[in-house]
Amino acid sequence: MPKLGMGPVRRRQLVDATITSIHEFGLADATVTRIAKKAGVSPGIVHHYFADKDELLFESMRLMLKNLRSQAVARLTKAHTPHERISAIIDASFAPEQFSPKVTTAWLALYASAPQSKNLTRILTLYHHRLRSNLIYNLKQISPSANHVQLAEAISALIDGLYLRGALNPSLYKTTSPKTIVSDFVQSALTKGGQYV
Amino acid sequence: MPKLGMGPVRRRQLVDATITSIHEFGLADATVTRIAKKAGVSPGIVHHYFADKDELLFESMRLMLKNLRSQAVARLTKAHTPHERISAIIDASFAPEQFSPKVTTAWLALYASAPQSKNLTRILTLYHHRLRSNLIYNLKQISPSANHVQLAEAISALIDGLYLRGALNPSLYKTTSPKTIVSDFVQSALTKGGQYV
Amino acid sequence: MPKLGMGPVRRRQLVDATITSIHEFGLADATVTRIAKKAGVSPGIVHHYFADKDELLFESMRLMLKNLRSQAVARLTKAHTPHERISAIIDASFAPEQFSPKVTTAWLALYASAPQSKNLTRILTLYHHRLRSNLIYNLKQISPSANHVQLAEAISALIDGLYLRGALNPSLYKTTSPKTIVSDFVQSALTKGGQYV
Amino acid sequence: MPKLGMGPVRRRQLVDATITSIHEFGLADATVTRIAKKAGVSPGIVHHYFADKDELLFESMRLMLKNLRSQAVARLTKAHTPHERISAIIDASFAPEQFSPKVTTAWLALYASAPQSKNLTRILTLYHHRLRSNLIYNLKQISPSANHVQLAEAISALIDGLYLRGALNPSLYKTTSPKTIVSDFVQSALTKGGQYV
DNA sequence: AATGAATGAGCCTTCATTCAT
DNA sequence: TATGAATGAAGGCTCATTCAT
Repeated sequence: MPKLGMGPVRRRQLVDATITSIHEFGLADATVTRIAKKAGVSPGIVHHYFADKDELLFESMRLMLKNLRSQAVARLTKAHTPHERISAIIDASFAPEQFSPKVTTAWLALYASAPQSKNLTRILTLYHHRLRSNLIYNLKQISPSANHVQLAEAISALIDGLYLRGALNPSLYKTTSPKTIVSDFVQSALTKGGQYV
Repeated sequence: MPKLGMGPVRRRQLVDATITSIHEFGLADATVTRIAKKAGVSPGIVHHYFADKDELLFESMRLMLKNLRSQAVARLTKAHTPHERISAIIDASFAPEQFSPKVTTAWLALYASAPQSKNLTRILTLYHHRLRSNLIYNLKQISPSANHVQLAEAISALIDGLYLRGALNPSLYKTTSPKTIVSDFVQSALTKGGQYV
Repeated sequence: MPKLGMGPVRRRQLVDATITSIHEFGLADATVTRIAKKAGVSPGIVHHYFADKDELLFESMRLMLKNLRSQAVARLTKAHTPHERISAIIDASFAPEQFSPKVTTAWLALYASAPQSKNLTRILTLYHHRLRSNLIYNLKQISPSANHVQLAEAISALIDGLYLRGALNPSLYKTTSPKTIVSDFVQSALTKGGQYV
Repeated sequence: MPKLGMGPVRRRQLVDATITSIHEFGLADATVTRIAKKAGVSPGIVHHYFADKDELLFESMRLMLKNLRSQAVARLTKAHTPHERISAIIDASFAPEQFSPKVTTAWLALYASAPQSKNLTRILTLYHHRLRSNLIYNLKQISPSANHVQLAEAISALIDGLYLRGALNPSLYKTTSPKTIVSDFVQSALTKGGQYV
């Protein structure tokens, strides 16, 4: 009998190595050989667990989105009011495991290559849809009269923009908390006099 | 006798072809040969006008940022109040020539590869600094007590986030105007009760 | 306790799977993994029964030649005249088990790779020698004056040529019987007036 | 201006190197790098002139068939009787430039891989058709009552078989002329008493 | 005996870059 | 200035073979 059940272990190792390699070398130089070396395996084994490099990249993006979602779900179970739930969603995006240079760089690189990949576009769109629904649902309960669609889009774009800029300049949000930026924005928007109320 | 002054013309042709190619094929498949063909020249000539491919990519990003800046400058000369100047800056980012699928895709692709390029990081950082100064300067005049740094960062991130999402989904902002999203955000922030006031 | 006598069974399974795989995928794509899968075993076990892939291919060719010979021997025991014995040899080559697309394709592929393999060349040459001796021996008894060497070579080449063409076009000999082609050729050659008489 | 008109020259060089390499190393080991080295060029240039390796192999087969046809055409223009034309066709196949170890080995290797290649199957079938038509046309004039279809097939198969065996054993036809083998067969077949008359 | 995970060499192909013309 | 032929270094991927279990 050979070593059994190596599949999930190896797949996870390789996906981790992929994210790290993209951060370290950039997407263009994150070669299969380089990724394999970082995972401590031979280049050949990669294609034992992934059909091709595209699948490996896709799974890496998928893991990042899944982690993001896990963070959100964990926080949402502890939230009891619409306001808390909005905060939970925002906080999840800036949890230290997600909003780290390693992850934001890889996230941005894969995001940027999505227009050329049906699969990447698909899961990103799916993630966007879920986030949007979630936001809209809670926003409605806070302020029935607001333009929920526009506000949800604004929150989402703001989060993405902070990721984008964080990827370029890892020290940018050492002083200013990105979480605060989003929270304050939501607060402003929903305050009397705010355009979204 | 050689054609005179072909330099600037050719360089511009090639930079345009680069942006178009990145949009059309993606950064990874925007090869020198492909770009040259789109520009209607031979692959060899590219290295006559650009030291290497990196320089060509760098110049492409630089042109996009320069165009963005030109748009802003043109609008700023017609603006007379701080509010108008803030609007001018925002409007510039969403001028049709800039906020088109062709440009946003290329912009995002190059942005995402910036962490691996000192030059790209440098001009992007420079652009960020300018935008930030400009925003802060005008915000101060509108509301002396606001957290100008944070607000400027929020506006910038929101704009970048809208670019990012526009690149993935070109039809996203057919209904909701991205310009309105940013304007409304600024309005909320500066309205009494907003966190930024 | 280990299963006893699995050796010959497994070897035969693998050789059969090899022939089928060559027919189905071509020699170049008849990989060890593919062959193993067709035999219903794991890739690793192949090297338990065969030193390397070359040996597996060699044994496959050897089996085909052995089957050809078995067919001939079976028919020769029932033949009583030189003419019958010549016919027996020819008929053996076109027995349905041999002259099937599966076998002719594999036979041709291995034949074509023989120039690069000492072992393949050796058994093919051995087979040729035996066939030739057998033909010459019987031809001598039919017509002492004929050019037996040339005639034997002609018959052999004609049979091989029919295999070759049958491999390319499996439906070629649906109407014209290849056996008849050879028989008629022999008849012509040995008839008064024929160049071989 | 670059070196112009290198296309045809390089293509021919590479096709020649392919045939030689197949003879020397076998089809499986006739790698692009090996072929390029034999042609005295870099591996990269191969794909400048051929879409992929398959096209290179295809063109190699095509050249061999074209040469075969050229030989036949040249001889046919000097032939004046049906008998002479049949001889011309046969002689063409055994012209020293064609019936050399180098060519027969490559011819056999590519022939054997034809079942996996639509293109190879197509040109081989086309060649077969032409040869067959040509033979049948002339056989009809010699002997109106013969079974022309079967005889043409027999002649074709005999020629192919001699190529096949010549590829395995280059010294086989040093003593016995393959041309004589075919000629004598035709003679026998068309002589009174022969089965084909 | 048997598995399938793992290796590493090598293949086809692509591509930035150079160079002769 | 301009061409496109040519180079050579990778890159993704495949595969015979080995090995721990």
